Amino acid sequence: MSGLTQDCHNLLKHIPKGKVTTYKAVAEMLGTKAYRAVGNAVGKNRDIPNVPCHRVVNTSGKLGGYAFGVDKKVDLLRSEGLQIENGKVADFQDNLYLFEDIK
DNA sequence: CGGTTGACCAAGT
DNA sequence: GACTTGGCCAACC
Repeated sequence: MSGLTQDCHNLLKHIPKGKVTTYKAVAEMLGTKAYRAVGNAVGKNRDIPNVPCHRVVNTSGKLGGYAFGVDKKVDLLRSEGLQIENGKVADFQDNLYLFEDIK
């Protein structure tokens, strides 16, 4: 254990419902600059459904992608109270979770 | 074990 | 504002 992937997943599980985070926020939180490692770790997502990867979006507010399909990701986020517009999270910065309560 | 790829980001051109 | 380059980590071939 003790890998970037595990920490990444651990943080994702701490994301409250109705909130989203960015790959950058996770990477910075983990103390690394490898945003790609996070994207890869979450992207490959070996821990589904252990990790709610649908709450992770890129810094542009776009959903990026989803192992089950972006359409599913949109549906999940909408079910959590978020609004998705044109494949992007509406007011995502307002609902952005920066793990300020952790560490 | 080395090179490529990937749901990325930021800065430079 | 669009495209290119460099950089990082982990998994796959």
